[in-house]
Amino acid sequence: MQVAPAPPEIKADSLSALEVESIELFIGFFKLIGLQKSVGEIYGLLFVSSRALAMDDIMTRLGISLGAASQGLKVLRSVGAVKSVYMPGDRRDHYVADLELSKFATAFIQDELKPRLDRALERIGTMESLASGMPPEERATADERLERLKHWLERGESMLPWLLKFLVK
Amino acid sequence: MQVAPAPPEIKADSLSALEVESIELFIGFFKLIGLQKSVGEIYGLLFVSSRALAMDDIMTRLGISLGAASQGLKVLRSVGAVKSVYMPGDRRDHYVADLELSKFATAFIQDELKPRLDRALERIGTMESLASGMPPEERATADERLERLKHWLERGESMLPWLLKFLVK
DNA sequence: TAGTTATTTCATTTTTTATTGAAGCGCTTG
DNA sequence: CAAGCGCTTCAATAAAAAATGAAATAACTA
Repeated sequence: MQVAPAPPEIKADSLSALEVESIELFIGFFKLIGLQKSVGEIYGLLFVSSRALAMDDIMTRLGISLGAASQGLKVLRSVGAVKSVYMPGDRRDHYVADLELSKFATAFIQDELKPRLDRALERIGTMESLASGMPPEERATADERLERLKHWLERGESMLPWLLKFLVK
Repeated sequence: MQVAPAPPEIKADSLSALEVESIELFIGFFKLIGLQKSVGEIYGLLFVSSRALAMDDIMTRLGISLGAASQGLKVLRSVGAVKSVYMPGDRRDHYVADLELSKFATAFIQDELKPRLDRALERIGTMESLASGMPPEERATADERLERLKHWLERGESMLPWLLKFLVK
């Protein structure tokens, strides 16, 4: 016996096709730089909105919880992707998308990529010391590989300032 | 009353300090490009190994399961990060790390970054059509923002070939 | 300042992702 | 060609990450 398909969940307040496209685009884009779905949803919604939205507009339109909205906006503020604008006669904060897309890439490079490269180069220092107390054969292998890795990482690091400049335009 | 600390888990076959550093380095590095912990562990172990290791060496040294080792090696083979070498008199495959580090970055750019940029540009096309049927005021907002986003993504895309060339050296 | 509304925080729950290991496939070899 | 071994697969389980919402806090206002 066939079970009847669940009734299509009533969306809090249904989104336009344009909004859906924008939201999906930014969910995908943000995931790439390690940001969660709800963050992408919020930005995607704000990106195509011609007016500033309050937190409960966002909750209602997207059907997400209070906590997710609050935390998502916090993240977006922290990377400068969103700013709040004053709305006369309304106590609530209202948010608009900052259109300077390069900020995300910049934040990612500075907060994720750069620190990891630095940490990796530190580790290589440690590994070089450790390798120096090994039997000659193994040591030769280790030294060669560490040297190679170090070169590559330094090369990567040297590219970051250029990359930043390119992205910021 | 104080609970006694759990006895430090006996590692299958304990790893050297050098191996631990290498493993941690690559776990961190691989996570950045979306590869899971076990993949980083395997590569990290192979990277500092002066001889080729069989799958069960890897399992034993790292204390991971058969399945994880098999799947991890599959991923590493697929991005060309590892290759198998012939060991006379042994039926098992033996693996060594491929030291061409740029392969990871290349695989990431081609398999993750490029397709996502392409998909995003497609979506913008869709969104432009959708926006064209909106009231003038909203339409102006949408058009401006879409134009901006498109420019930025095209710029990003145009950078990829250069980036690839730089990384491959 | 008391009351009200907006927002943040965080312990709990849900969802998603990664790992495990037993079943089974295919090569090798005795 | 049967038995053993190495490896892959995948359903079940465990671990990690994200979302929820009630309680605490902060900000306004009457």
